[in-house]
This record gives sequence, structure tokens and C-alpha cells, in this order.
Amino acid sequence: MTAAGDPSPVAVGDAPRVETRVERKERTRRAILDAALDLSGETSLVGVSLRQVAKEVGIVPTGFYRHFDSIESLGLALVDESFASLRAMLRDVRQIDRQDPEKPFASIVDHSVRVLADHVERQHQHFLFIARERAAGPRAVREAIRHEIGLCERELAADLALLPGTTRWSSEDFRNISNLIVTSMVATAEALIAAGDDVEAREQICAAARTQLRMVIVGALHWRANV
Amino acid sequence: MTAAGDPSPVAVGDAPRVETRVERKERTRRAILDAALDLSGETSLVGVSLRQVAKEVGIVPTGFYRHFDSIESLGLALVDESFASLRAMLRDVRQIDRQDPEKPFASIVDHSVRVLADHVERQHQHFLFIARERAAGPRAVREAIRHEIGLCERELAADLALLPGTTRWSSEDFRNISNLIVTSMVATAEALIAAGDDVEAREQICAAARTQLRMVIVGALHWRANV
DNA sequence: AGAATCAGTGAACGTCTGTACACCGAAACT
DNA sequence: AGTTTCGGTGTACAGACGTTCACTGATTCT
Repeated sequence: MTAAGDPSPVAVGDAPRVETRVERKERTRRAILDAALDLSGETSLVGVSLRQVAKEVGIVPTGFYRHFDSIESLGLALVDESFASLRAMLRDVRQIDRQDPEKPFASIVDHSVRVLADHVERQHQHFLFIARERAAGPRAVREAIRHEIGLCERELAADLALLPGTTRWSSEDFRNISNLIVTSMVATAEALIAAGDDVEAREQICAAARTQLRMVIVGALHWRANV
Repeated sequence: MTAAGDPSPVAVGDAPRVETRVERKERTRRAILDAALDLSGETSLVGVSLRQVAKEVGIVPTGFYRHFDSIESLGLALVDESFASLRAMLRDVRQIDRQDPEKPFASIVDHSVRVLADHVERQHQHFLFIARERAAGPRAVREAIRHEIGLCERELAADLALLPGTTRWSSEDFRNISNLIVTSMVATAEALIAAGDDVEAREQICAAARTQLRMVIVGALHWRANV
């Protein structure tokens, strides 16, 4: 970041690459976040103590304060991180949807569910964190999560508007439908996590999610006509 | 329970009705349950200590053990209680559905949502408890809740089978649909609780729930034909 | 080379936690 | 009547908790 030339004083190349101070700090910060994500798995963030986190990371309790000033603010950082990965997933879903926005609903649904399952598998800690702390975290964390989910719903609504057959929907319809979809996808994520390594169960859950998503879409497409 | 005649030694009627021992115990037990329900409102049951509960009830900490042997077993009692009231609600929904099972889906939906909103308003502590501890309670509590929700879904599936137009559904369809409905109703309950006393917001949430429920049903009725 | 920064240390504090134990006194049984 | 039962009490303890403070020593800046 500085304008100076090579700031590294290491002359020979065999030194194990001395860590810079900010790198080291970032590494510890990550370790704290990971430890908290891990520990909150039993029960919830509310059940996690600063001392537990410190012990898990391998620092002394007071060292925690160099990075966060409370478990709650740590929680808010985890919310940011979790939704960053969730947004990455939504971007993946969107990308495919846009490249062929015409026609086959079924394939869009299939793809969306597959992307969801993929991300849940790789980032299940984040999804689990959201699902859990949404209902049970510290108040500030709960509110942050609700807010983020609201944003996701609005994003999804905007996406839905690009699909064919949705011209008759009111803005209320869009809101309802994306709320319904987000809700059931959160539930799917929870179920996938609960299923753990049981691949058969996972596939069953994905199949159910596909069906449910199709039902919702079919219902949404028909419902204006059938009230 | 004994065969003896009047066991009460009170001769005159103006005595303030001496409490029997089991009555007194039950009263304290109730107070403990209520206190725990209350205290777990901030965050979760995991964040509630035996001593807090005891202080709230007005007994000494060790007195707690006369009724429960841990916060966790108290939680299991609350699960029973909460689902008892949820079941009462389902019974109410069912009763009306059965008295006129033909035709008007819309009115069934309207009625169901109204009953839900009613019960949520009166028993919001129970619903909130379920929604919260389902994701964040002690492990045993979480499992108990998941199990009970599974039962509710099966009950609902059996109910749906009585409605007209559902003959083409497979047993998988029934499972998927009731899962979808239960999931979105749980979400509705959460939203209603979050809305608090704001009557306008409540009405909006109910309207959304009605719409969503109709969409799901319309989708379910059409989806076999449109895959 | 010298000064400043700052992630991590270690001891100490007051408070809260769950649990053990012996005890009380009124209700319930015989 | 005498005895047992048992909900609730009071004291006590060891451990975990969040937070304070003064510290160290390697990295970074000048």
C-alpha cells in the first residue's frame, strides 16, 4: 500500500515469509470469527462466552478486546460475513436465470435448488448461523438479520419481475411471492443442515424443495385467475 | 383421591379456602413455567439461568429442584405445553373445515388464517417459544420441537386429504404441501409476534398469509397438470 | 538507531452461576 | 395422637463470567 519499493527486508528466499502485523491480526480475527461460528453451533451465540472463544482461539481473554468489544459486535460481523456468502449464492442463481430468461421454469427451479444445496453444503456454517440467530441471537443481531433478509426478498422480487408470465402481478404479489420463496428456502437450508452427511436424506430434501418451489411458482402464475 | 368423606376440616365457610399441598405445588410450578417463558423472551432458553427463574418466581434457587432438575427439562415441559395450545388451534381450524368441506377454498383459507392470528395473539408466548427454541434451544428441546412439528405436518396432510380436488396428489405431494404450509404459518406467527401491538402491521401480515396460503393451494391444485 | 505502536499477556476484581447439604414447619398420612 | 412427607429456606463452595489495569516485546514508523 505504501509507495516505497520492496518493504520486505528478507534477502534470501528460503525464509518462511515473516507475517506482517496486519496479516497476523487478520488471522487472529478470522480465528475468532471461526471459533464463534463453531461454538454458537451448540445452542446459540447468546450461549457463547468471550472466554470460551478466547480459549478456543488460543489467546488470553483480554486479547479478545483487540478485535471486538463484545460478543454482540462479533455477532454483527458474522451477520455481514454470512450474508456476503448468501448474496454470492443469489448472484449465482441470478446469473443463470438471466442467461436464458425465456421458457423452462422447471430448469430454472432445478438449477436454483442445486445452487442452494451447493452453497449450503460449502457454507453451511453461515446458513446455520443466520437461521439460528435470526430467532435467538442478541437483539441487535436479530434485527440485523431481519433487515438483511428483507433486502434479499426485495432483490428476489426484482428478479422475478424479469421472468415471463409475471406481468399481471401487483407489487404486493411480488412481495408475497418472494417472501414465500425466501421463507421456504431458509427452511430448506435448515433441513439440509439437520440432515448432515446423509446423502440420501439430502437428495430427498432437495427434491422436496424443487417440488415446493415449483408449486409456489405454478400457484403464483395461476392464482390471479383463480381467486 | 382417597375414599374418605369430606377431608376438609374447615367448619365455617368464611375461611379463605386453605390451599392443599398439591395445589400449592402446581401453583409454583406454573409460576416457574411462566417465568421461564418470560425470561427466555430475551434471547433464548439457553440464556436463562436457574437463579434468574427462582428470583423471578420468588423462591430460593435450590427450591427450583423441587419441580425440575434442570433448565433443559423445564424446556421440555414448555414444549409439551406449547404444542398443546398449538394442537388446540389445529383442532379449531379442523372443526370448521369439516363442517363444510365442499367448495369455497377462499373461505377456508380466510378462516384458517383468522384462527391462526387469534391463537397467536392469545398464546403468542407459546408460539414465540416454539419458533425460537426450535433453532436455538438446548439440543433436547430442539429435537422435541422438530418431532412435534413433524407430527403436525402429518396431521395437516391427513386433513388436506379430506378436501376436494386432492385425489390426484401422491403421498409425497401431501407431505410437501403440508410442509410448505406449516413452514409459512410458522413464519407468519413469527412475523405477527414481531409486529407486536401494531394492528395495521398485523392486518397486513394476515393479508399476506392469506394470499400466500391461497397461492400454495392454487399451485398445489394446478401443479400436477403443469409440470 | 530510536521512538511509537499495538497484538497479546497475566494477575486481580466483583458478580453470577449450578449444586450440595442440613434444616424447618405445615400438610398429609397412620 | 404421633409420624412421615415434602415444598421451601439458608449457608456455603468452587468455578466461570466480563472487565480493569499495568506489562511486554516484536513490528512499524521516523
